[in-house]
Amino acid sequence: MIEFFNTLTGKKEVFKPIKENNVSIYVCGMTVQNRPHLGHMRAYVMADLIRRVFEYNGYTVKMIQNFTDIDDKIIERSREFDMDYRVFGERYIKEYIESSLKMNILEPYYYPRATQHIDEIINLVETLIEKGYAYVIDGDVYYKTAKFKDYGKLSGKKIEDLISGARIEINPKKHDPLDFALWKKAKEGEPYWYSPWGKGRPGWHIECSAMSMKYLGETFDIHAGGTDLIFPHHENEIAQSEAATGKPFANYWIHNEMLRIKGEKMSKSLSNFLAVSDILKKVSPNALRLYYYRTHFRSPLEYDDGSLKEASSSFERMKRFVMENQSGADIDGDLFDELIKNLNNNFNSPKTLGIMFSAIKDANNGIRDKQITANTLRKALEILGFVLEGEKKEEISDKVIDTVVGIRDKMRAEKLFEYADFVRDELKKLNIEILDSKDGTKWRIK
RNA sequence: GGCGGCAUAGCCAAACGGUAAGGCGGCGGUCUGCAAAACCGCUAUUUAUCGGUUCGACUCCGGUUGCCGCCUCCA
Repeated sequence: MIEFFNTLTGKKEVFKPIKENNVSIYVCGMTVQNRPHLGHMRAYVMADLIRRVFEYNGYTVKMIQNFTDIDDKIIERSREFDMDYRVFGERYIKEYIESSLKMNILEPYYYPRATQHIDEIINLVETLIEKGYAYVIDGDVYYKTAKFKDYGKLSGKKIEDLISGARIEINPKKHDPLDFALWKKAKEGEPYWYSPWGKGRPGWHIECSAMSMKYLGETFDIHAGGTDLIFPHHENEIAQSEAATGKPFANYWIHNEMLRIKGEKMSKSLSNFLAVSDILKKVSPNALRLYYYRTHFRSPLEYDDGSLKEASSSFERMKRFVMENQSGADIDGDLFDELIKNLNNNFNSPKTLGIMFSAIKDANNGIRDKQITANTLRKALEILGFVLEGEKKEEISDKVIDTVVGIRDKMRAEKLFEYADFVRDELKKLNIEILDSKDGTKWRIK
């Protein structure tokens, strides 16, 4: 049994799939107008965790994650860089996929792009016009928000409150300030596609409706993304999709809270972001994954440099325990079940980690068997998406280091500590650490 | 202004009505020629604050204070 918080109902619910043992998930991917940052990665690591938990529970997961590769800002920024908008977006798509692979995020079934689904988008807009949910004005097409009775059901907003809000921009073409563009007429020099309404491009929200329904069906199980998308993006997706099909869109909505930096949301527009690929030069993908897992995805996460180092130390300790003690295949079923139980309960990664560390302490204290505990934790770490293979050491270089260490042992035996310390210091410069103990000398690459 | 969320030790953080997990850091110890690492022990009589419900509240209800998100492009 898997249960989690559903934004649509505002409650934690037991998951019931549309098709037994299958789960369809649409993850709102990036709008590729800038580099993927730590905040984006939080959302995608969350989605990866969710997927892994479903798969462990025996579900066949069909996950779709889009790239929105056409929008106003992409056009604007690509011009600043004097680049074709396609080339411009491609850089960020590539950067995202590279970081995602490094993070050991399982690849989605497909990464659809908005610009490759223009036909589907046009068909959807036509349906909305036919059904009276959209209107054409001077080459633009707008969605008639007031006609959709359930408008606001995801975000908990009321149409009256939205109208009284002072921040809605006035566009004289719209019948109603809450109406939003499904299709935008191209201005001079902008990219365009031919449509029944003239040359233009899709509005922001329609691509996700078109792509999710194409690959997952008119009704699918889970739609995921950041809380900043709840309104208007996801609200509008529901309005468009349900008006067009007359069926429920996604049954469950999962939203992750924001990553903050200095008390503010990390975001492209605030230009206070840290690019994932830069961070991955400083900390390991495992450490970054653990950093995200330490906080429940429904809580805000405040970034500071120290917390990544903390996560790094923490992961190293876990890994060392597992690598040094694992042996055979026996696992502690009760401990393992406890870990899975907490993952199945709203994907509670912080609590799961807490139990894992407690188990390490118990094993060190002799309350639990070290080997079996290590084997159990290893299995859990794999489900959680961590990669445990040690550093890639070449066999020969290992032997060389062993030899140098052996020589130093000789020096120590001869009480030539000055020389022994010199060897230790020199090795340290190569990031090779010497660990003396009564069982002999060990070393490791830092 | 409207809607929603959050407040737990030095820092991060769990807890879903049954009496405060865990991590990092710090301190003390074991080990070591010294050191590092590892390991052990200690580090919240109390959950922003004031009331209420209950045999019992971090958990539920109301007020106050502070912070954040959305209402405009956003994961």
